[in-house]
Amino acid sequence: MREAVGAAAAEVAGAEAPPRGVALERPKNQAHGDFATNAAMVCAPIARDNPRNVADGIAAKLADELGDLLTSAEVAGPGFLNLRLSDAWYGGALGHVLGEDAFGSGVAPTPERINVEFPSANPTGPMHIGHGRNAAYGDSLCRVLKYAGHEVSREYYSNDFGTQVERFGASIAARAAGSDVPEDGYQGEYIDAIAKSIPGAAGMTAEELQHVGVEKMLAMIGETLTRMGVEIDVWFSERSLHQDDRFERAIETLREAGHIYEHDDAVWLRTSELGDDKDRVLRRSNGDYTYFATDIAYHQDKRQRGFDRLIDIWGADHHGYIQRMKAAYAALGGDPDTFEPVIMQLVNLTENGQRVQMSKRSGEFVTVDDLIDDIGADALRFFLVQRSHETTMDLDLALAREQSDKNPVYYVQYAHARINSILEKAGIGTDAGLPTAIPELHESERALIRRLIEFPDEIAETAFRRSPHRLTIYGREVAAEFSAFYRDCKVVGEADDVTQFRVGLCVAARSVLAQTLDLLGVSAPERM
RNA sequence: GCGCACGUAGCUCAGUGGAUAGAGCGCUGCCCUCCGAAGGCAGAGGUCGCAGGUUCGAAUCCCGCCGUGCGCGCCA
Repeated sequence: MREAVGAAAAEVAGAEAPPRGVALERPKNQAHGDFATNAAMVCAPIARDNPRNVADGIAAKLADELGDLLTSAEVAGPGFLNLRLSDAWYGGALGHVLGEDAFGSGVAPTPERINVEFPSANPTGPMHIGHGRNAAYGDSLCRVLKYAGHEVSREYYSNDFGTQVERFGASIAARAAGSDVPEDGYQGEYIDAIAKSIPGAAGMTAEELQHVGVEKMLAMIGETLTRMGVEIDVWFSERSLHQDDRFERAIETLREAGHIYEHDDAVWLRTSELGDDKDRVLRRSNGDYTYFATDIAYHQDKRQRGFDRLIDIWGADHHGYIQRMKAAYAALGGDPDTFEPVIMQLVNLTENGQRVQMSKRSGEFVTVDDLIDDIGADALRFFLVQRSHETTMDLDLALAREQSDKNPVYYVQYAHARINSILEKAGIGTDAGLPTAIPELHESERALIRRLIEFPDEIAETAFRRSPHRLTIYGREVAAEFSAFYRDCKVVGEADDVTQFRVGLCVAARSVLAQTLDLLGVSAPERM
């Protein structure tokens, strides 16, 4: 269909390929046909004719090419071309959905090897809601990228080196000794729990406790991620960079490339020449390297592992870090376009309109585990990925808890379970295929088919824009379209060809819904 | 002060330069002798922050202003 319109547009414009900007879209208003195209308005300047004449030309060519698959093509408004398609075309479209193994997969124009780093919560405490959003987003993005045809590696960067984990170890040591944690330590009750869970903790040094504590903390975070349905492929230790010469080599690379200079006893990276506001310190005058320096070594390591693209998913408070890291990446010899930091905005956790405290230091925070216990992993993931990652969002705990049965996630899952139930009742083989003669269709059937065949475009767009939240909307739309079909069309007990066609439609809808839910990391129950 | 985001229905938020700007929640009123009512139907509710510009056409792109958030360290 799209090709036919493109070809007709190209011909009228006298060009080889369809001009940029030609779009085939689903009109919101049913009076505007099954599909509409702006092709004539785009081509008019090229063809040096007014849009309505151009539209007439395209319409004639389409009628020629599509034959009886096309019912009508009318020119409307400033030059829109409104197209109506026959039931035979709809039958063919549904057959196409059913005929593919993994409908909508492999749509990425150029498959890449992509490393996605998230949520990289510090191993000094449990995951809170911000990490939860990061994980829900990151994992769904990975699933979509993979489905679209990319090769994906999920990587967790553990900050198990430096000041923060030292304070963490000191805090455990203090609790193990029965004294108060230091002023700059971690206050949460979980520190107590960790201290108690380590046999002989009282006799261990802060450094030993730090290592054991980090190990325990990472295991806990891994368990939380598993409960969320997130499986990390690579757990990367910051400390490991310092255990061989990888750190020194990365710095040496920068030095050889001439990006480093010394000033005031410190070592600087000339990031200002690569898009940053000012130069940044790599080694302080006291001899210590900065966190930035280690991060550069980490990204050099990732780069050398042969990925086509690195995606880092960072919290909102890191957006000031983007320019300097891109500059460093370029200084290492990387193409800045293949390094893609994505910023996750904040989640404001509220309860009865009141802001819930999330400070790790004070220990008063709601953990992801608490939330899963409260509202379930499905609802949590759906909620967290429902909003665009670039929007600050509110999550009202009381609402999520008390009204969980009105959560949109149940609406989509319900449609899936209901289709399943209908297919069981129909009792005929779900792989029977469509009847050879397509029965006359109800408008709800056409609407549902139109929605289902959007799926590949939806996947491509979601992957390209790194916006998995689109799929929560798409899933609701499919569910709503199915509900309309369910209202208008009986499946069981109709004439053989009608039932057979509708069973096929149900199978297709179920498979698209199940796939959509899976990409969101949400279960697709057969019964609820 | 500088930089980066964000201002869309009562609330939370979608919206790819296209036709009459949408969804969920909340509100009002209906629908189960009917394959699942966790559902459906109808309704009320909008100066898309303000003011200019770009063009056949702007919530969308550009400039300015107002508001909110975040970041501006030889911290991590």
